[in-house]
Amino acid sequence: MEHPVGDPAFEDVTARARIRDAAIRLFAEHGIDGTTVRDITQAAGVSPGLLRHHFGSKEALREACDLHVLNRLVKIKEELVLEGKVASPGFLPAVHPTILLSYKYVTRALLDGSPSAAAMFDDMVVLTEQWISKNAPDVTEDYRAYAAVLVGMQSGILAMHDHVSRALGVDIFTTDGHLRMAGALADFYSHSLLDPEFVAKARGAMEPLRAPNPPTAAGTDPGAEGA
Amino acid sequence: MEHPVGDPAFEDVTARARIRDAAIRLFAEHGIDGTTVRDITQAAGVSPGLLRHHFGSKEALREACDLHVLNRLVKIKEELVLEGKVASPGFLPAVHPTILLSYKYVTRALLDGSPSAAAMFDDMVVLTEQWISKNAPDVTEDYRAYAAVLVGMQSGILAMHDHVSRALGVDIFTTDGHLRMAGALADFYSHSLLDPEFVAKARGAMEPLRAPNPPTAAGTDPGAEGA
DNA sequence: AGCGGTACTATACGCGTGTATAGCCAGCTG
DNA sequence: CAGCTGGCTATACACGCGTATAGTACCGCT
Repeated sequence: MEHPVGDPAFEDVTARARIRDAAIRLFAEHGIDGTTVRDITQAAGVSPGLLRHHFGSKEALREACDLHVLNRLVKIKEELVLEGKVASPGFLPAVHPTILLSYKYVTRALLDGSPSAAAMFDDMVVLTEQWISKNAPDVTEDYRAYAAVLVGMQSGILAMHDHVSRALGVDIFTTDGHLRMAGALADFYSHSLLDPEFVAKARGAMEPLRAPNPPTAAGTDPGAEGA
Repeated sequence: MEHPVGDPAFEDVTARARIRDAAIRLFAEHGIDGTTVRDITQAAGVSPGLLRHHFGSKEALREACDLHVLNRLVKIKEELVLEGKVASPGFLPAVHPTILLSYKYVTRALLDGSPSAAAMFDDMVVLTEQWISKNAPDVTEDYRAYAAVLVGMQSGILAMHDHVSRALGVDIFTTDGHLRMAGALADFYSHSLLDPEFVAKARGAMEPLRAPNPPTAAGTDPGAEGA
């Protein structure tokens, strides 16, 4: 393309970059379907036609945003890992506050079915699986499920940001809110919540229900609603 | 007009109930905005005008669906609690498979901003907070955040069902898939994943980055004494 | 100066959406 | 039977959407 992507100072003034950044912000906030091209172009201060001129379509713009955010994320993470500045990923936003928007965007992208975000999710599952088998091999016998659950919860709690923020009284996509959430998350990771014996007992009791035929439509639809 | 096949007892239910049930299924699958009234009425085998006749508007239909699902959920839970059939909520779908659709619906409702679902979320946070302070008072110093995180993760992992299911190779909204996920979840709840000392150290290192005003909820700011 | 191309705007088209309206038909009631 | 009520359909309206197209201003090049 005509635009040198490597020069951030130049790109930031470009209308193309303004459209992309506005789209990232609006997509992160309201999702793909909840954002119109007119919303984006108005936020960027340009006409709707220019979006098509630069990106071709809304879907192509979305892919461009996906790539931009994902690249920014890996760049920041690489940079911080190299500098050894951060001890735990949960506290990362304290060092790099701008990453919160990227988190929000990726979370929405996961919900909106973005292939790029899904690929990132899969990568994180694999990485987590490897980490568990190496660093905490005794926590489970099902590494795959454990890793999937772990990554799913990590991203899922961000998907529930509205409700978690309401319960906390502070937006978890601000530095303060995110830190408070990360603190509870750290407690969660470092302390056992349930008694292993109790869990094992419950699991054993429920096991016979798995293999045999589950109850059919016998208990279906208790509310026939004749009103 | 031809009826969609595969739906048992299709004729037995009133058109109003068919519309509601079709809406619940489609809302759970594609969300509110991803479902058109024509989709619903076609799935219910009626004309679009009938939806308006019975429910007034799409929004009113959504509220009716919210109430119906939520009532069904509390009814099932009460029933099972009374019968003492279930040891852990995670294994509940093994006993009552039809609850999985309700789970899926409520999860989507949370993402779509349903007030009823949000109220349910808040209730669960309060209940969880009370449970923690009574049954596991030592896992954290910030009960509120811990409870919010717990409920947020529980619902959030369901919000990420597409990705978790893909990682597991099985749909977590089937009985088998849900049981596998619940198993990993049980492991997660009953074993400590991180070393508490390491977490405390990381928390202390990050503490100076926090903004001047610490949260003022239950108890003192966790890790405030860290260096 | 003249030319070509690119950034950008104004405007419109086609479509799908939620919603509104008019009318049909069965069943009950007098 | 006549008349009315309510479940139900067919059709249309107004609007917002993504997208397409025609046209304009500006900049570098020869």
